[in-house]
Amino acid sequence: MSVTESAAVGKDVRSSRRDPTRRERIARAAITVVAERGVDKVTHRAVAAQAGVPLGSTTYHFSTLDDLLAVALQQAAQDNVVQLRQWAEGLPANADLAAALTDLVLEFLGPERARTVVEHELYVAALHRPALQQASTEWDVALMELFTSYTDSVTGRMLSTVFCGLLLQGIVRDPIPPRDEVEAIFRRALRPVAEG
Amino acid sequence: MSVTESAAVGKDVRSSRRDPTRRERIARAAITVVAERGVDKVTHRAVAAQAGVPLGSTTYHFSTLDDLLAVALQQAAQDNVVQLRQWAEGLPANADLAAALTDLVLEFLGPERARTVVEHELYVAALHRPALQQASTEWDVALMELFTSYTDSVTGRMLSTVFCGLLLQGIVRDPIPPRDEVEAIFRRALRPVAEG
DNA sequence: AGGCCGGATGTACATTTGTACATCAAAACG
DNA sequence: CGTTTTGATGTACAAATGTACATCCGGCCT
Repeated sequence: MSVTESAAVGKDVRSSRRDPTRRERIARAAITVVAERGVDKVTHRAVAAQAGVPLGSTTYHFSTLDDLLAVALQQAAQDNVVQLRQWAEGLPANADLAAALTDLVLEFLGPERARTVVEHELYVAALHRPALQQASTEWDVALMELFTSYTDSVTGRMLSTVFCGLLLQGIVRDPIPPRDEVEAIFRRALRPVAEG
Repeated sequence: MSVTESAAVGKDVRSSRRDPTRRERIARAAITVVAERGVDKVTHRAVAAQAGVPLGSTTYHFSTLDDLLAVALQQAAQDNVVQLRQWAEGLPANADLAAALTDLVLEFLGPERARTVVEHELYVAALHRPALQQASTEWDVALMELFTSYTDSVTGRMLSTVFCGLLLQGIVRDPIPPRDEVEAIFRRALRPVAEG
């Protein structure tokens, strides 16, 4: 993923006078900076370096730094929702829900850790930036609707809460929690009504 | 021997030479700044203004700004843990756990919102500051142990996760979730084994 | 071809920030 | 009462940052 690293790319990208991907590339670079260094390290210069574009380009495509951050984080949140839905589509209807959710949590804490970090930076950034509240809420709603579609309203809500909690608790832990522990929590939360 | 308490010195000598509360007051001011404006707005000048001390005082009592932030957030986390334990002590042993947990969540989202905001700022700040990892982990452990003491290991872990998730999801929502919704989630998570 | 047009860029600048440090003043000590 | 000691403060300064804007350059119209 980190092919387009900092420093000037040797390629002649600037040849394309009108580059419609320019704006998006800058936004993605901002997301990378957030993932690697945190929201408070997002500066015009850091983003420009990450994107391999001149400083003026960041101020040209985004009126202010807050705009840039807002657009970037909103895009990241939407990407996360899309990824979430794709996961849901690939899930067999009769799958073991607890096991599947465990897989998802471990994926978010492992291979997709960067994404998860950004999502949580977004969450907290939204605490003091009303413009970001909607974006972080969308994530919650998406989770809730997704899990509800496999169970019921209350259970879906509860699962989305457990999911959020596991990500928050797991993202700072090192190493990440073992699979058994995560799965046990889901199984306990989904404890079936005993038969008989 | 603090003998020389000569006449006029019974008054407030805060501006006086030795003020052992100075350092702590600065740290508390930093916590206030975090709560009101976010981690990225913590500057020497902002903290000094909040604490009502001169700029030089912040650089004198803390070698670096990261130190100041770390000390402040660690103290905030410890305070939170203390508050949590106090809540536990005041809880009757035969209390309705779901209802009690709901009360606690609503207290953290309402009257104690500032504290909760700081706790989450700490969480995310720790993602890129190893020095803070322990402080945020302590909160998790405290939660887990506390809830475990009322149930069992797995259930306690699960409850702490639900609790974290509810705080995270609720802290950005406006208005905060209704009591029924929170309680329903706890009751669903604690669903009893049906008696047959 | 030649002159315009507007997107893109490099640079300059005021502001903010972290931090060092010379200086001060009150207590400790003789 | 003078000297020292040491916590505390005000100030200065270099670095970083957000942003404005003059300038450039490749396409486009005539």
